[in-house]
Amino acid sequence: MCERYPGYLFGGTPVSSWDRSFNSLENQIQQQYRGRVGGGVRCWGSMSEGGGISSAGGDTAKTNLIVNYLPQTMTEKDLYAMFMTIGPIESCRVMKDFKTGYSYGFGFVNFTREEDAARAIDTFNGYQLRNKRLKVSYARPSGEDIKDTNLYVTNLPRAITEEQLETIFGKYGRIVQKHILRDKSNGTPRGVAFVRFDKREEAQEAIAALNNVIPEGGTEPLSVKVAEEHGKQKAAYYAGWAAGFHHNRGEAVKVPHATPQRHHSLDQLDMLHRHDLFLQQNRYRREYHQQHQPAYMAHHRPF
DNA sequence: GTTGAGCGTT
Repeated sequence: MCERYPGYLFGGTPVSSWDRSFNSLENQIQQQYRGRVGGGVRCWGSMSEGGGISSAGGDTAKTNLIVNYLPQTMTEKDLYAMFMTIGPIESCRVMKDFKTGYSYGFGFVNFTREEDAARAIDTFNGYQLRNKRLKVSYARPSGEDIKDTNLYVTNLPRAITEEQLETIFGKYGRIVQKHILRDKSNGTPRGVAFVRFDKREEAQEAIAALNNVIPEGGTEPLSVKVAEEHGKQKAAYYAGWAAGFHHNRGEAVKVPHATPQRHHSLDQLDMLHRHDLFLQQNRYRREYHQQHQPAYMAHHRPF
């Protein structure tokens, strides 16, 4: 099945300033690439359930990219449309929850040619899309050694910086990603961070060396452990919420008066989908208002 | 004691 590029993106009609902002991602893509895209007919290739967009099999060494910090609404088609402007793509995938379709916010783009992959990094790494800055880098070869590499760290010094995190943890391996949790209202570090290593071994070494140890410049011993895989729980939570379940720390807890169900009818699945969209929209509205509200309203939460 | 944005699929 083949499709021409332009045309599928966005049919929505903006009705408010928020909607216009919401649609800016799509407009950004369209405007940026109008005239450069669609010069030739491109094939989407097969689009199987959960299988992403692919046209052929292939080897992935310097062609496969991982794209992080995707906007929540960005689909495989959007990703494909954006990156195909660089060159032909072998396959394209956005990681998402199987049931709800909730995007985990990252994906893979495997180019046909190495030089296009390199150019895509140059072009799109750091690219601003609404409230997100894309991170585009070579995908590491997958395997067991990249599992359990994300660490959850607490009791960090309150004035912790990314540089300090790098200093403390960087000795034990290559840090792929780090994230300092901050107070929502004033941006102060909460003494909590996630540190993702390249390899499981490195993460284990960091735990062994730093757990219950007072770091340089700190006063209390750190807690360092492998982070929970929160994402899948969250996606499952949304699915379960609509089905009458609430989850508590990964455990499904039955809500009184809700009827437990083993199977969902088509209508119910549709409702799950709608509910997910609803949650997504609320997230965007919240983000939008956080970004646009005047300073004097910083304490006010419209949603 | 306190667990977040999403870096691991086909």
